[in-house]
Amino acid sequence: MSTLKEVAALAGVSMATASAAINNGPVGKASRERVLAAAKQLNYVPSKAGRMLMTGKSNVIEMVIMTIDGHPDIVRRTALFYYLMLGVSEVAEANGFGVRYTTRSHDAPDVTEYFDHVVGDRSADGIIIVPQFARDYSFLSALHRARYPHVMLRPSRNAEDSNYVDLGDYEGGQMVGQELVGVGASSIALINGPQSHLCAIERERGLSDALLDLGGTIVAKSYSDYTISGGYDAMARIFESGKLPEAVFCTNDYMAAGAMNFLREKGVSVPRDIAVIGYDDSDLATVVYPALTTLDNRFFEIGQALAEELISVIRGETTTIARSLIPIFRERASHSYGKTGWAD
Amino acid sequence: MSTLKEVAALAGVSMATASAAINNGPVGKASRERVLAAAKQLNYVPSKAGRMLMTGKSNVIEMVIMTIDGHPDIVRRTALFYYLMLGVSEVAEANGFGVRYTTRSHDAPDVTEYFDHVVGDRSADGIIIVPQFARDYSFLSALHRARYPHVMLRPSRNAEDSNYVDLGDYEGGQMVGQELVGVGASSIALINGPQSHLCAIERERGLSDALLDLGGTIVAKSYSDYTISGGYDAMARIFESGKLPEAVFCTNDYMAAGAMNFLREKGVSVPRDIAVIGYDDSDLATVVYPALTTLDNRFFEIGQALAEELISVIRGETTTIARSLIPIFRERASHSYGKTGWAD
DNA sequence: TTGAAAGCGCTAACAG
DNA sequence: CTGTTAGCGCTTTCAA
Repeated sequence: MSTLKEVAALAGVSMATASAAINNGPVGKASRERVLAAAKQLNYVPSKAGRMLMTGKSNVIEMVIMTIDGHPDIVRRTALFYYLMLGVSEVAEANGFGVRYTTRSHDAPDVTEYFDHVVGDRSADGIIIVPQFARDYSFLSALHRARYPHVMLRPSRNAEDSNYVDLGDYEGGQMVGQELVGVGASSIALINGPQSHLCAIERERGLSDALLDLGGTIVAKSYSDYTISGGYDAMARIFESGKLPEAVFCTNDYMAAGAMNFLREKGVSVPRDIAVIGYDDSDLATVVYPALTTLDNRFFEIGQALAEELISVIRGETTTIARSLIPIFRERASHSYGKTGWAD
Repeated sequence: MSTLKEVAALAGVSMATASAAINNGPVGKASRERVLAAAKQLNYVPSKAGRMLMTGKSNVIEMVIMTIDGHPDIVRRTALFYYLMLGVSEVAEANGFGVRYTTRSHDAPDVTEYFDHVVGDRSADGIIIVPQFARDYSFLSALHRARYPHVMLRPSRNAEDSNYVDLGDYEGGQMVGQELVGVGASSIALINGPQSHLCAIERERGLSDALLDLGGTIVAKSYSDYTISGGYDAMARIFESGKLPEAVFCTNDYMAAGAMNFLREKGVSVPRDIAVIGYDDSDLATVVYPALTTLDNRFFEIGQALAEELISVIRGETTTIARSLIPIFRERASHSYGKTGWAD
């Protein structure tokens, strides 16, 4: 590995000149050419560490997904966040930033320390935080105190002034409620994620507000774990309780797929006997039969927005981030029968 | 942000002593305590850049997935690599390494430059390369030349001496062939990925070698793009060609799901009329009906192995990596092919 | 436009 | 065990 010193020596200029030449600074044409030639000849690549030390910039973005212990793990058991990461990555790299991904549990003894280190070790210029649970987010104050560039996926209740890009879970819940009522369903079952999960909380809140307005009723409610088997079991519980609703809203596609598996086994026809709506627009949705109506929460775009906003804060072009992307309804066969009237 | 200098000053010791105290070096008990107290008081976190400059180590691992332009994109359209990333991440973090993920196209003008930079800028201690296509891998020579720590997913034909963890695509293809013949199917259709895709090439080679040994025949072959709709179209082509095989091997679950969608539309019963086998053991497999028999290529474990081996090279404990993890057959309860004999 | 010198924050070598 | 000194590779004053 060659250093700038060697390049400068070979080009017969000072290090300062060599540096300027390489960074498109003010250098004479002749010098620039000689430096660039020397750099090429020596296979010179600037050391990140040296540059970081001087500039204080790493050109790296950290992205952390918050988890909790002893709970179904959306991170490890579903690929939900994959497209979010892809969106972040695309925008970051287009702007010359590398992306480091990690996961941290609220229950890990070193959560606070982790955030202190992110802020303190200066190996990343900013951080994207993906919260999942209604938990303590006091570690955010460390970010504020240091004015460290950060964005969260969705607003934090515990830190009013935090920067965020919202994924519209509340609005999504409303959309589902409106759709179901609009289509003639009035008795609705909810198969939701864990009660501490922010998506679950918001989607339920949206649904129930919409139903309050429009006149539908939640006749059964079951909290599950976002998995296929969890959805199956939840549907079983509702089925065995005796009162079969006209529609079931599963707050993710995995549970919807499980619920549909159960209904098929029991000979309940979807959508003739019961309508099913999922959430997330995952690959599963087009593969179950009948294809699942679902909401696309636009994770790729949200990832892009997260990265765009964070970079803009890092560059000092923005100070406050408050952006929102509402889900898109993806209508498919699993609930469409209702459009023309319900089975008797 | 406080520096070691300030900590040392506050503790009343030299920087060297402060450094030693913080890195568990040989320091007197009293000094250590004073330093640690000062560090805590000043909220001191060591700067990564400073440390990197001295030690030459970044404690970061880079992971790059190779793509090509103008081809179906497994990275963006499926979540296949998510669990691989998770495996890498788990082991890396357990060993104190951060992980940076990226993607690079063989057709990008800056591929070579990218690898030169990875090697040259010393911002990562090693790299995990996920090749996908039978293409030029001459950029590997840069890694060799610099003795830069690296591992590839599967062996590279173009660089015999490269380090690798193999995912057993060839063996997987063989396993499918053995299973199908063992179960009584002799006419088999293959719905494969792109002909330039390494997984596709190897899985087909394995299948075809096994059938040669055991006496089955590939009666139809269709190259597709690993997507659901691609599988649907491929199945349509085979169906319309007139000769319906006893079994279809789809080299990923997405295409298998598409093929099953097509068969259902045509009233062909799976597994009664035709058997279907997928590959990858994705979430889709348990959600289609009937549940899809598939091969689990153990991406999580492979990710772990990749990280373990790379770290061991980084630490100088190993020089050559050649490891192999063979897929596991996942036969489903209500499976997509008949163990008990084929329909007449 | 160019060069000399200083220093970013840290660790390593060595003398005490 | 501790302090001094040197220097990792780079950018950034500031003079020339």
